[in-house]
This record gives sequence, structure tokens and C-alpha cells, in this order.
Amino acid sequence: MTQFCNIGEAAKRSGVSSKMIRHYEGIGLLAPARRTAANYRVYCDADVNQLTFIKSARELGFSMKQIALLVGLWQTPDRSNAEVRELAMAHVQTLDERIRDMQRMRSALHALAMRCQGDGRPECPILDTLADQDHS
Amino acid sequence: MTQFCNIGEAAKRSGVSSKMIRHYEGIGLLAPARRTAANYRVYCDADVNQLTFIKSARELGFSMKQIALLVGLWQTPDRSNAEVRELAMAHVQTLDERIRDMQRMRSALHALAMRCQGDGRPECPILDTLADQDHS
DNA sequence: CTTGACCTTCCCATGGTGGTAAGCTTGATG
DNA sequence: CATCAAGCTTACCACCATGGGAAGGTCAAG
Repeated sequence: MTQFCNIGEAAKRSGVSSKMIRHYEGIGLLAPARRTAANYRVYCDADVNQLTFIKSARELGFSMKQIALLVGLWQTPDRSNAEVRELAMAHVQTLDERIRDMQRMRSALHALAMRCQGDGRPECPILDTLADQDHS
Repeated sequence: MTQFCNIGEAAKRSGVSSKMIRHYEGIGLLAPARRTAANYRVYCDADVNQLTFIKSARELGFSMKQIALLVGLWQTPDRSNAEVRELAMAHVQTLDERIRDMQRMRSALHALAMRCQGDGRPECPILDTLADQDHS
């Protein structure tokens, strides 16, 4: 039943590039893959599942360090979901901060752009404001 | 009237670290600074202004490449504010995309966390969902 | 003259991903 | 069987912006 495949197939199935699969192995996020006689990496279904897990976590913006923790919890049968939840909520908070930062930039820049005529003359409130150390 | 200072003072006045000032010079964003006989970099008010400009642009999330363009426009007397505005609006759009991405992550993760009891048992919808290749 | 604070250059690290080159393996086709 | 393309291997280099640190020179105050 278990399907064995090489790195290209594992990449296709998990959505993680071969490059990154090797990288994940290099940084210890994945156990070193078994090899064929010709030194080709071999992956089983469980390995592909783990790659899928990592991919999903990346898509939620978790860092590699956090993902290492999540993978550890995932593979621990008697884990506590409280720990997972805490990790997740901490990341939600981080995302909120980043979103606020971006929004602050966005609205400041948009306000500047609205003050600029954009009519081809050299006068430009955007540049003037950037040059003014009082950020005003 | 013009105040000359060394890199530490320029850093203090502009808010850009000495480290980064040297880096900006290295990548060509700043003209190579004049030097004292002892090879210390010397900065004048205009240089500090340019550093302030760069700092402000960084705080709005512009990339170094965009900042190089902005600095170029800033220092061009017969520039067109339309060009500046276009750069700014393009960056607003980039920020909007990043914000949307973050918000998508945020809400997906928050929804997952809400489904998790966090009561100390091993059952965890967060991990289950990450492991499911159907992202559902 | 010593001391401490500053400056100089040079190298390394981060994080996550991509590219590329040189060389080996595999499988299919002529 | 020879060949060729596609895929694998490792080992580098690059991005972007920033920080850290080492080893050594300089300057000003005590």
C-alpha cells in the first residue's frame, strides 16, 4: 500500500519544491531520507504527509522554528492541544502586529499620494515629506 | 553654518545606524563620503538629510531599489511629480496585497484556533487540519 | 600616557527561496 | 547496444536588510 517515491514526485505531491525538501532535511526539520543504491532520496506516504503539513503551516505564515515545534507536537501522541493552541494564538498576535504595521504604512503613503497632484510638475509633497525629518 | 560630523553623529541625527550608513554607501545608494586624514567618514547637513529621507522611505516600506529611484527623483530639480506618485501608488498596491495575504492567514489561523479546545488533551483540530492535504 | 569611546575593514549570520554548474542514474527510443 | 533527455546528487552563489563581532587605528579627556 505504501507508495515510495523519489524527491521530484514527493515535491509534486506535497507542493514543496525539491530544493526546499533538501533544505528542510539540511536544517533538521526532516529526518534524513533513506537512499537507494544510487544515492537517490526515497520518500514514503508519511514523509509526503509531513511535507504537506509543513507546506500548510508555511501558508499560514509560521516560521521554520515554529513549524519545527508544530511538527514535534504533531508527532507526539500524548501532546497537549493547549500547547498547540498557544503557538497558534501567539502567531495570530504576530500577524496582527504585522498587519497593523502594513496598514499604518499604507494609510500614511496613501495620504501622501493624495496630496500630490501628479500633474508633471516638479513640486511633490511626497518627496518633501520624506525629506522632512519631522515626518510631518 | 553647515555642520560636519562623523558617522556616529550622522547616525544619531538621521536615525540610521552607522552599520547601515556604511552599507548604503557600499551599495551605491549614497555617494562615497569624504574622509578625514585619519580615514574617518565626514558628513554634512545635506548628507544627513538624505539619510533622513532614506529612513522615512524605509518606514513606509519601500525597497532599497525603490528608494534609490526616489532619491534620484528627489535630487532631480526638473523631476515630474507624476513619476513619484506612480511609484507611491504602486507601493500602496503592493502593501494592499501583503495586507490581504496576512489577513487571509490571520483569519484562517484564528478560525482553526477557535475550533481547538485547548484543554490539554491530545486531540487538536489545528494539527489535524495542517496534516490534511485538502487544506479543509 | 593611559583609558575609553569612537572609527576603520572584513567576515559571518539571519530566513526562505531560487538559480546554476558539474557529474551521476535512469528509462525510453532508435 | 548506444544515445539522449530527464531527473537525481552535491556545492556553491544570490537575494534583502540588518545585526554582530573581531582586529586594529584614532581621538580626547584625565
